Amino acid sequence: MPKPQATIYDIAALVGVNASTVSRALSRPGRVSAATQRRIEDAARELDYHVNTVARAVKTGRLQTIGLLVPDIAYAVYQDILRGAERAAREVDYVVLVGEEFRSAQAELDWARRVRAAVDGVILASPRIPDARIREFAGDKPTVVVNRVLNGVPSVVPDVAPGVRAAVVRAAELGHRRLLYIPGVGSSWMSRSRWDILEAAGAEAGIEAVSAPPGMPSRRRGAELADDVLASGCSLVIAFNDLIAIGLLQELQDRSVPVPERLSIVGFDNIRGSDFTSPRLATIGAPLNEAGGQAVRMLLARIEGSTDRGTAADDGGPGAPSYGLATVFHERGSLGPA
Amino acid sequence: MPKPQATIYDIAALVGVNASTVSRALSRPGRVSAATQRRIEDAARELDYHVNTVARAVKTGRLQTIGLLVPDIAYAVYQDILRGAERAAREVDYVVLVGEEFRSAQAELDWARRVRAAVDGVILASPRIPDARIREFAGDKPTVVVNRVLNGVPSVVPDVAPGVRAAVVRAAELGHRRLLYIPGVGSSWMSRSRWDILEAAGAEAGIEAVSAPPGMPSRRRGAELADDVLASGCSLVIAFNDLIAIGLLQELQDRSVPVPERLSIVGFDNIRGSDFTSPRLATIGAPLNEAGGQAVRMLLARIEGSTDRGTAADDGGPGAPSYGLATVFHERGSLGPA
DNA sequence: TTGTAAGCGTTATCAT
DNA sequence: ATGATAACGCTTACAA
Repeated sequence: MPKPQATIYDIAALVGVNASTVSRALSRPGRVSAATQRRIEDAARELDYHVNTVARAVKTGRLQTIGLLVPDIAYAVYQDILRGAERAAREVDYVVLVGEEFRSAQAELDWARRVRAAVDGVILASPRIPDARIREFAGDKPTVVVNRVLNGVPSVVPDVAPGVRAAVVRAAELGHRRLLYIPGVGSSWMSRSRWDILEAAGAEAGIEAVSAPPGMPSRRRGAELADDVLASGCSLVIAFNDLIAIGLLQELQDRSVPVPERLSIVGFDNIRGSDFTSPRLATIGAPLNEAGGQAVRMLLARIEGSTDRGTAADDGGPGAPSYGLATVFHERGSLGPA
Repeated sequence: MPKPQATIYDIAALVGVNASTVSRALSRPGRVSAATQRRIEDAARELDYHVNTVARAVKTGRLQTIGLLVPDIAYAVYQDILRGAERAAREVDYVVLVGEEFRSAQAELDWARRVRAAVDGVILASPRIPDARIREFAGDKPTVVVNRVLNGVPSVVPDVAPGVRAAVVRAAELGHRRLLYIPGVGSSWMSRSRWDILEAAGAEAGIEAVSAPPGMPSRRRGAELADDVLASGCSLVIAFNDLIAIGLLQELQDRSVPVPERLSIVGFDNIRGSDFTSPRLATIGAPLNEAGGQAVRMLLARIEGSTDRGTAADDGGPGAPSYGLATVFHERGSLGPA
């Protein structure tokens, strides 16, 4: 039986002032005499008063809440983003509404719309929602995208190049001359982006890069590709993500194909568990909790901006800010001499 | 520049009825004539109307939001709980506020208090908050605890026995006669609980169980215990969680101590990545997303109950409902003959 | 069936 | 410095 919370009227009655005075004293201290301020604070403590953020939000339009949509909380990348976002939010007394694992782009959009009225802004991490819908949504509610670039909407994306370049250079040193890329799903912006950078970095370092056909980014797929990989004549495989890489690595191990002696394997994302394998999986990852925090800060700026109308620094146009995060190559046992 | 959302007044104006009629039509259809119902729905669609849940909540006291506190979203157990909870919540049009990775019990309690006014109820998953504080909080706000039993507060806990018994029986079949348990932190209710069951199941199956001293449940700790484990004269180690088990397994591997030939290892929790190791880690886990969903359903019942005052089925007393979830033993390569 | 009006707890704009 | 009062958008008796 939850007991009713105390309101500013209860305090007002106890202290003998008007409710509006209580509100002033409690929201932005300094607008009220030191004496009443003290008495009000004492009364608040005595009654165990806590501001009703919902009632406040009706008036102010601010619930101090942000929405965060992630495709899959079981994948380390999104755990990091959530962690970074939640931490950054808590620092400024915001809380985070999480939506996870949606069946379709439509389900994602439904969720975003469902929470729209209950949040001050939304962070969309690698959503499947089409560009146009996101832009539309961003027009209604401050929005930041993560892991995806989208003209007109501010975004936080990893800068894939540094990590890839480091990995490729190291591979060249180890004598690799031909590498095979295993992509993710064909429509993935991120998969394409990784391939482009990989090819370019390979050319620079004197490594020829070839690509397998696109497909699901799962362990199962990695395992299924084992034959093709061995027949490819490549000494190095770089997979779109760690799951594929781990699936391949385990399959080879089950067949007693030595890694990295016969084949070197490198993944992407540095997921938790990528170093549970033996040999431990070499991988290219970005500090994604940094990304989560950065996304929150960009969103907050937008939220502030949307009040001082006209003062906002950016208009969400094509030049919308984008924050790049350098990826890092984690050299581990699954990469060895060619 | 977010544009203002349409309100029921906009619809009312467009259709030419009173706002209250719109409210009736949109909240619980049937209280209004079929004709106006249609016109109102059309207008709503045209104006892209979405109910302002915040404004509604001021009146009804229901935000259709629940709070979920987890210690660590990087750990698979809590991912499962979050997933199950979010899914169950979404089914009934609720959304989930997540708090994660708190520095201290105090920080956890602060978070719970912070969200109190913005949620209809709270799920606390293995919180560090002391019993008394949880009970206090549960008096103010519908609350369900997960992974912990606490007189007076409804809870969802895994039933450790079935999984442990299955593992121990199998171990006995494989010839093991002495097993070493590596506990978690001394104050952990869950660690103690696992040990108690383990000891009992061992006695039944003719396996003597001994325990190492308590400590951090980390990979590092597992690695550090390698010497003690090898010197213990046990042929089987059961660790409080998978991280410890994986740390130990990897350390042994680095030393070329064969697993499971020289030593069998079993973990707890069946975390994602527990089968990335080689050999794959045998482990005892519970269907925790089931737990998340169940917690939501119990919470919802409580939330409903707290309105029909006096009608509530349970009083939160010592007999508060508790839902047990059977654990399962996942037999994998790290368990072999003694 | 529909309209009127009060009120949810807060903040903000007036006066005083 | 403080009080009275009008919103905020919605729900809900109560009237009509």
